[in-house]
Amino acid sequence: MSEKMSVKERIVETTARLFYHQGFNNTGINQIIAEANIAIGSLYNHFKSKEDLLLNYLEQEEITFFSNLDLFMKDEQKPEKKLLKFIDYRIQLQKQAGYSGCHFIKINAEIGRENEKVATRVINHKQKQRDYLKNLIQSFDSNSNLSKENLANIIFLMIEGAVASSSIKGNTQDLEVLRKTILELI
Amino acid sequence: MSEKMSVKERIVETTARLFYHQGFNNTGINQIIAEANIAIGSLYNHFKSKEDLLLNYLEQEEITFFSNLDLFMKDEQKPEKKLLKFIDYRIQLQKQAGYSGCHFIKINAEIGRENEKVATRVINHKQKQRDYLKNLIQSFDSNSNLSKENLANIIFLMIEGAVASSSIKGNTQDLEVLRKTILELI
DNA sequence: GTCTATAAGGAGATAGAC
DNA sequence: GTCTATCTCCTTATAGAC
Repeated sequence: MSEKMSVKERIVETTARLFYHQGFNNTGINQIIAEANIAIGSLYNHFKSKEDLLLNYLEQEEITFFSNLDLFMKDEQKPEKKLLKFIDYRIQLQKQAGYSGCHFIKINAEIGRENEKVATRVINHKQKQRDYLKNLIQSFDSNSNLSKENLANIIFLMIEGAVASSSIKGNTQDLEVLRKTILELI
Repeated sequence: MSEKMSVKERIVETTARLFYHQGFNNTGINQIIAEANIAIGSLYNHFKSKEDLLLNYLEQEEITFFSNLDLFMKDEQKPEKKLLKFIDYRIQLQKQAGYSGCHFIKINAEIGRENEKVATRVINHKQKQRDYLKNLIQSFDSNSNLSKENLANIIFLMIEGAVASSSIKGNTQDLEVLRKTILELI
């Protein structure tokens, strides 16, 4: 971690890394301050609780996911290729992340829907992905009898399943199979 | 919990309930012994560690999942109806579980692939579900250009995504949409 | 704003009585 | 086999010096 990062930036970076790769419940405040190389008083100066750290983490991941997606997609115009490129994006993310799955599914699996703020952020993130796919698929020529909305939902679910499988198996095999066959389904 | 259950049965029942609904890392030994109404010495007489409890939990869930599936399917012969019934099974499980998702995906999300024994049990469970679907789809008349194996994998991934979505949204909406449209895809 | 020291309670696990 | 008492370490969070 760069020495030039501010205390707050080091907290945010370390928290994100540990919550994602090691789990929220399995990551202690003490480990965060040790790896961020800061004092515990500084952490509680910037964030009022561990839950506050979690909510900030989810907000940042939400922003990062879609801004990086826009960058990844920016030079592609053809709808068919954009759909493949969306899958490429999730393949790339999994490879970079050491096949650790989806940030939001992991948090949902760990803490369920009991915390309303967390549950809302997870639902909203997944709905945004669905809407992104729906918009993309609207401009398709499709042979399917299914509605575009129905198709978008089905495709979204396949990708979600393939990302979950990526975390289980430690590879992107299912995402790649999906990429090869998805255009035949729609 | 029945007073007639043995100490070991009460440990197993309580552990399964808490690990599933509350999470592995979020469930302490002290809570298990309190809710099972046993002494901590008794727990460590039957299981040598918390990891041992976890491995036993996954083994039991594996057995329960497929034996209950066989019971659920036993009177249905037509492949098309069996496929729908497989989805019905997962809908029923989610409704009974208060939409808490898949036991194995949750554990993978919580502790990753670092523990080899746990990782193997998760992989094997998911592979068994895939094989079950593959066998079922082999006997289909399909209009699709995709291979039966490819179709089985795609369908498996859709169901997995819909179960994950069930846990996020607290309903079975995606599983039900999937049930309605799946026969048109194959 | 960042730091150290510490509170108050919970974690997993063991020893040894009965 | 089941129990109580206890060990050691770690958890989140706060107080108050600089």
